Amino acid sequence: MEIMICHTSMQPIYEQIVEQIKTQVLHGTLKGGEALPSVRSLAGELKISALTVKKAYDCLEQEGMIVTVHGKGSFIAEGNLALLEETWKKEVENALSMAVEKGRDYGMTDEELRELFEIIMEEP
Amino acid sequence: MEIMICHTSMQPIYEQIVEQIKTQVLHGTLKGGEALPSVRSLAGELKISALTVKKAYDCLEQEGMIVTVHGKGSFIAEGNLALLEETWKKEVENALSMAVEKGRDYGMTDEELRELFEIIMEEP
Amino acid sequence: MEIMICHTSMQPIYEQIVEQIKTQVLHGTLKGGEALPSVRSLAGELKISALTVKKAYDCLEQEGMIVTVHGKGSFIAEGNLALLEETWKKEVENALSMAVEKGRDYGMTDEELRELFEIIMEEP
Amino acid sequence: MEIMICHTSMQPIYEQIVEQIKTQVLHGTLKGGEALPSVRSLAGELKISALTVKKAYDCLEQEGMIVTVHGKGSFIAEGNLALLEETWKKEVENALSMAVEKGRDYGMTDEELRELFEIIMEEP
DNA sequence: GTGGTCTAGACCACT
DNA sequence: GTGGTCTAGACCACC
Repeated sequence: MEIMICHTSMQPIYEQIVEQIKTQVLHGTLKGGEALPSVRSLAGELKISALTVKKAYDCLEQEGMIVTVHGKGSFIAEGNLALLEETWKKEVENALSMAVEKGRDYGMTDEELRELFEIIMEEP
Repeated sequence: MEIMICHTSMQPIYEQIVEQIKTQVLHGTLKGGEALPSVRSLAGELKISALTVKKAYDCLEQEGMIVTVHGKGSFIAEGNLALLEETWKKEVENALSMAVEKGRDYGMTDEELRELFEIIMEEP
Repeated sequence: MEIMICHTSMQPIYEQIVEQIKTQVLHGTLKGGEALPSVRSLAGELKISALTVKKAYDCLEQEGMIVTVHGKGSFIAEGNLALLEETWKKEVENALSMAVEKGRDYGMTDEELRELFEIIMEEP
Repeated sequence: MEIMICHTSMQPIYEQIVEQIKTQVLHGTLKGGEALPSVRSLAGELKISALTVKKAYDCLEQEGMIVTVHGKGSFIAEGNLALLEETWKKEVENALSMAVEKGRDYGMTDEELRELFEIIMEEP
């Protein structure tokens, strides 16, 4: 499994791990039933504390994304893909919504906001 | 001056104050040269520590938004409106950009993103 | 008497007044026995608090630069010119000394310091 | 790390800390990437409040001198040495410039100023 | 009255 | 363990 973490990011490391695993499940890189690396091996690989990895796995388990079996390891949960899509979509919607609100707060007209949006869509 | 703070927000109180004052300057509610409430009086009004208000004022001064004169008080700086607008616009652009990136990361097509954007624009 | 004050300077207003009066005595613009404007008239002229002017006059009196006669006003003290020169010279020496120390702290060689000094001497 | 503070100085304690850390970086005593003592440990060592140390670290971070990582500590930033040297040099120049101006204000001739400068250079 | 600094605690999140 | 934030006091200098 490929995880990239950034120590200088404002985002906590454990959240970076959570997001990347979620993204990989969404993309199908990780599939239901598949085993995740052990807490200690991933911690060793990323050169971070095992507690940090543990916290990430705990978050994922709490959300029902993974299942941890004592003494065997952690595995991607089966069949939650629809749910995951839903929450992810909600997140995108929220992010977009807050950006629009910020723009309106600043005084931008709908015209200007749409223009800016199109520029961003066509750019990268 | 009207400031509303939320003690349960994840955003630090001092940042909430900073943002709201910036917004009011941008909206023209606060104009150049105008006096801000004293650290102590605003703290009393909001029922928070004076140090928290001071930290907010320190941030604003550091950004050149306000000028503080020892023994007299703090005042909105003159003529930085254009600069403020620029930085604010950049913030909106960034927020929008990150939302779009998040959507693409999730696998949304440009079509779907545009659709979602339009729904948000017409909603509130 | 001509006094110019700067409200945005880091230097307290009362000190600005003290320094300018000292300078004028040194330059001979103000002579021994000459009357200073009353606290309230100078305060009115400069549009500052009378307490601030009072504090400046108090400092000057404490240093023996002026003499205040109750009910009559404040006057430049006689014959202190030599003393004033001495203290002023000391101040210049201190300022120069601290600048040199700062330069050495930074790691400048005597060579470099002398060079910089000459550039400054020939500049303005 | 060696920090000496003076409680009776007019200079705020947090500024004393800022200056001394800057000086040590400039001298190479502290190198890029090196860890600073934790806020609490330095506070304990110097017998001052942790908030005072934190304010010093905040100033340094704001200037880009150090990088603070949540939950890990503060570290000397890499590669800003050239920038630091430049600003430091400017400070020396300013200090020297103001000393010269003060001397001229007092009426010293260039001759006298040069003489005084040489005495100071050869003294300590 | 004002801001500038400092203290000695506290709670939280991150590692 | 670490830093980030906040509190409720205090003293000082300046206006």
